[in-house]
Amino acid sequence: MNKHKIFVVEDDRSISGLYEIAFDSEEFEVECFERAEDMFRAFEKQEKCDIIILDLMLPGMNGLDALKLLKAGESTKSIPIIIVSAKGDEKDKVEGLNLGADDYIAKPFGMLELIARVKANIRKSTLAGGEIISVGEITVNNAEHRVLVAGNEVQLTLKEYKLLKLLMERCDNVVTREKILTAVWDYEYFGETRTLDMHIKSLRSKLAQFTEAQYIHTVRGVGYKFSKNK
Amino acid sequence: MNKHKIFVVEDDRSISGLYEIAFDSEEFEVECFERAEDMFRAFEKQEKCDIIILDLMLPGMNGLDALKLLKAGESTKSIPIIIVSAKGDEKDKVEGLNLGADDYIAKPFGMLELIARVKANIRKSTLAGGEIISVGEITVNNAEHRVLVAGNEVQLTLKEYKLLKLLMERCDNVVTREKILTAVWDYEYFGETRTLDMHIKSLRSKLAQFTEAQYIHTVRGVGYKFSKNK
DNA sequence: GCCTCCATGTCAAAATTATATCACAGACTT
DNA sequence: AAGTCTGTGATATAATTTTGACATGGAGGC
Repeated sequence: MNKHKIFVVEDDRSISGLYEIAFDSEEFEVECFERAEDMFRAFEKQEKCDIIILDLMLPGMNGLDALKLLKAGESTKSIPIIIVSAKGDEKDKVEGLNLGADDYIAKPFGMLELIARVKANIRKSTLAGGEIISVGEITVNNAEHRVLVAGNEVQLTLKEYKLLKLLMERCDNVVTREKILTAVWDYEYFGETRTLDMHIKSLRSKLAQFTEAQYIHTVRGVGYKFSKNK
Repeated sequence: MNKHKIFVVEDDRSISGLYEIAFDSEEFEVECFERAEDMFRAFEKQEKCDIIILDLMLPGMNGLDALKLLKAGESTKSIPIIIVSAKGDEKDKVEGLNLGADDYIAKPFGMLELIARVKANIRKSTLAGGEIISVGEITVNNAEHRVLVAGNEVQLTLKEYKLLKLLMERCDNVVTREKILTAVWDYEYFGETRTLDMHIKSLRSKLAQFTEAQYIHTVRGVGYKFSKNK
């Protein structure tokens, strides 16, 4: 297992410093932000993390609003979030958990407790996160690297597989050509190329062997979308 | 390998009927209970199962309480449990996983996904078991360090043996080249090397002495997979 | 409705890459 | 020394990916 990336949103430098010390190990990597806005900027740059520690008392954007935004975003909604606030601030705690935070910890807290909670939440999310993605009659089993369409195994090449997995992970959302190219290929340039269309075509035709339904939809001018409904 | 017994706790008859259809095969046998209490009664009668599919919305005993009980019982604590609940019931999901459930699936779900999850969890639990790994006609006896193919002993060299064992432990799952190299050799560097292919080749040809079937499949761009099916 | 533009779709050949195979050499065992 | 076991390049083979030329078809302007 590779390093777990932790995003910390905390304006008090002396505290975020503590986090960095606490999680300075083989197992974790910390990135601190003073404001929630900075974190969202990081997400826009396609940065990823395994868990977020979010202080609710923040300058700028309110912590609970940040939480709402995180849970609303397709790519961020499944990241576990631990909210942090001053002791006794029962209202924030309850509201935060209601908004979808996964855990709560009150200041002041012991580092050991925090580490334990972080580990527990990461374990949970990876456990349930599932090696299996399923939409309609299509199932991708990532552990086995197999794809079933209405029960029939379909042989996909590596790129086709990555492409399908990406689209299904973002199911119902349009994925930009650009995003696809960055994720599946590592293109830094997006010059005219028919490569992507090519793979979409072969993916479609392989899926069509066993299903009538159209799963991969073209969104003209933007990209592609995977969805079981027309 | 004998039939895997699945206990299903589900009060909705139309759904438990689906389970029976989905798992009606050589590989599985299903027993349905409408209430958790009925399942415990079965356990009291010394009935056994390999996995439990537990709906959390139940009449009578609460699903989470049943889960606690199962995890508390000496004879039931190690049975993998997949919990089922309505989509978006995030709280139950998290709590269930905290209480020791092994996997989670949201209603409504596709049968293929369910089957895949059941298989994955059964595999996980049997893996932990013993000194003897057996898939199809191939058996690795780790205690004696011997390998049988369709009853015939095959002489393997050390690397071949480690390689085979690794692949069989992860049976049906793709193992990355990288992982193999780390596990069998202790490469930290993964430059171009034909060493692995070499050993795969000799392993294949040794197995082929006594069986027609292909057990070691290459997954181009990823690694290798051991599996008795195609 | 018709036309044009431009993003996509399609095709087959060509290029690239991953894996398989071979032959051999050093290291170790017996 | 003869016999394994292992690792390494060179080379072969097979599979996948890319590309460029060309076709198609949707959206807006007329």
